[in-house]
Amino acid sequence: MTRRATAQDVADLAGVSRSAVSLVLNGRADGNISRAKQEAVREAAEQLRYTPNAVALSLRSKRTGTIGVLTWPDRRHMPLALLGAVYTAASRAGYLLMMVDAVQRPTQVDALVDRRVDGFVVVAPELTAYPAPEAVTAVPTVLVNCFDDALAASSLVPDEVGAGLSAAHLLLDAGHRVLGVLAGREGLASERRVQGVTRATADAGLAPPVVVEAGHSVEDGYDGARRLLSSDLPPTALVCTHERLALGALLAAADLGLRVPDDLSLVSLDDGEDLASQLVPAVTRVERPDEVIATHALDLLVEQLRLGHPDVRRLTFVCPVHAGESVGPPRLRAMPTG
Amino acid sequence: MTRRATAQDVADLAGVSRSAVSLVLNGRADGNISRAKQEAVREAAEQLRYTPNAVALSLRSKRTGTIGVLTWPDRRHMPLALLGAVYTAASRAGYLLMMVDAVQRPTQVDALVDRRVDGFVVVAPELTAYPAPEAVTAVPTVLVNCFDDALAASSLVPDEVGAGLSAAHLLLDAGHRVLGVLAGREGLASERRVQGVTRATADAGLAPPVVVEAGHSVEDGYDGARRLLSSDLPPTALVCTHERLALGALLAAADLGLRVPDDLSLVSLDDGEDLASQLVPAVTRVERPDEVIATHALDLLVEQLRLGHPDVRRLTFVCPVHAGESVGPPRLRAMPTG
DNA sequence: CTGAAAGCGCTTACAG
DNA sequence: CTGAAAGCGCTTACAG
Repeated sequence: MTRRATAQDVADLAGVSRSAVSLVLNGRADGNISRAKQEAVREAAEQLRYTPNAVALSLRSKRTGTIGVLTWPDRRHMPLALLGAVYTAASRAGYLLMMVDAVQRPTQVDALVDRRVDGFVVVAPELTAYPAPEAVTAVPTVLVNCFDDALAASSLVPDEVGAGLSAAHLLLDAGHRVLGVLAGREGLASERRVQGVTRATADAGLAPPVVVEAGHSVEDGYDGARRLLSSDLPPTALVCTHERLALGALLAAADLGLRVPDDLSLVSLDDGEDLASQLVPAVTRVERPDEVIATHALDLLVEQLRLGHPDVRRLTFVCPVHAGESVGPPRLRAMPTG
Repeated sequence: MTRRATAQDVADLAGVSRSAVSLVLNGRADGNISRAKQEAVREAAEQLRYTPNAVALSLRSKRTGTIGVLTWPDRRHMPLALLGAVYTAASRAGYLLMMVDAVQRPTQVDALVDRRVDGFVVVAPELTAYPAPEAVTAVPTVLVNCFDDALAASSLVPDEVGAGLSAAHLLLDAGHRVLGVLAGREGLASERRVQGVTRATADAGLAPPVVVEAGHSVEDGYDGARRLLSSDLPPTALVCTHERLALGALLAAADLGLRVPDDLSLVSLDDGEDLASQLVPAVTRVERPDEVIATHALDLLVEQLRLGHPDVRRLTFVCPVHAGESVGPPRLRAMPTG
């Protein structure tokens, strides 16, 4: 906890001026400073374990090498995979991250602007419209998993409708004709995913799927699945818009004596929980490509910071399919008494 | 993206000196600056939307109002509940957080020291010995869920042995005499939790529990549970050291036609996944009190920052029990043919 | 080849 | 009651 050495300390020890220290340590000494003094400066710096004070550097350069992250920092929402990828891409580019709550009022965004972050990235846990606080306009900003049409900022989102389409096609291609959907009770992601499923069945000339607006918890999935599977014409396959719903469906199936995929097929859409593919049997899923999106977003931001001029883009990312062991052909069966 | 106003701008607009602006805006004007000029300064500041540059402030005050967080930022480890609580406590105290990877080499801790963070908090996802990088000694540091005996820093950890004891007692009190344990394959937390269970059975005069070192995934729990339940003298109750193991056990039980808790009782220890208590049936669990620990840790750090002198403490936190619906009396039963 | 000065934006003694 | 100066720690023109 002792005082850190400054450039002045190094200069004193080496017997040169402060400017000489700066030049040597920043590699602009040749042709300006004699060999001998250069060596003296380097030795002194080493001995004092000198590294420049980044705060002073920032004041002078008007750059802090810091990016503000606006996110949903509570345990139920924090978007792990997205944040991890943002972190990795940021540190690769030499940036540090300061994370604050995106929705808290009064916002801490002003505090970040005062601290002169070089840019902002908003990282939403799930696709959502995000009316950004005005303060973000102070520096280049990129929106991940969200958008604000009123803001001149790039926005990167997954193709949720396409994800729903892919999920439904997996089941239709396997021969299923009666699909059920376990959906969240609210949220744009859930809504669009259901749209995709509905469109796929319509395209195939089938009746629309039965949609249960269950919620987001395992228990919601359990209850919803029991409801669907106890109906008059029970679906032979379920699409779940969230991973915890898929888990609930799996548990409900087990309780009803239904085997997956023999008696019931299951597809889950990805919400960043890293859960569906871990289950037994592994649930076939349509991935939300968090890592790709986040990495791309940060690269875009860093590029803007480097160039100095904004470059607004709205990008949509395809959601790839990952086969598990939860999809099979439909089997006609007697109604379970639930 | 226009230039931010400075104190000089405010002074010019108000027709006073820079120092006057500072005094007025920091509430030290009375008796120094005339009412009229005070008002002028306030108006000018408002009009220019002036807020002080925090970088300049930091350079002068040698305080940044920033805390460095060392953690495990990949998706499989990031300790959500702990980080959430750290964030909340920090912002309540007026601090911002800069998060970096605790184990990456070369470490980014030096970058944080250069940026003059006021302190460090290390947040581990699971109890572990953590040989801290030397650079953290530059400022007050607190360790959460980890410890470094060689470091003069406070350390806050859960009582893992006690958690194991509590888990076992829940089952012993319900009448179980043959316990099985699904444990992680490595890790101090798993180790100590198993110790607790073993001690509890010994205290009760029983044979030691059968311990399966399964791993950490759902599939590991599934496989381990099937193994345990297919043995000659199958346990009537399982303790799982991790939540995903408990989920695996639940799925295995369903596959084997065993009802929880009628045919098999289940207790899970908490690893911050927020999963066990969400299942159907809700699994009885012994909580790792993440929020309490993290809040306490940050309060301790902030107190040290305020006082300016270190105050090293080693604190252990009790893990409370949360009853679910997965524990019942033992039932004698025929061996399932798994 | 080298040192003194200016300036990034702030606040706090210090003269008047 | 008010303004000019010093200084936090750096780098970059600018004189010599």
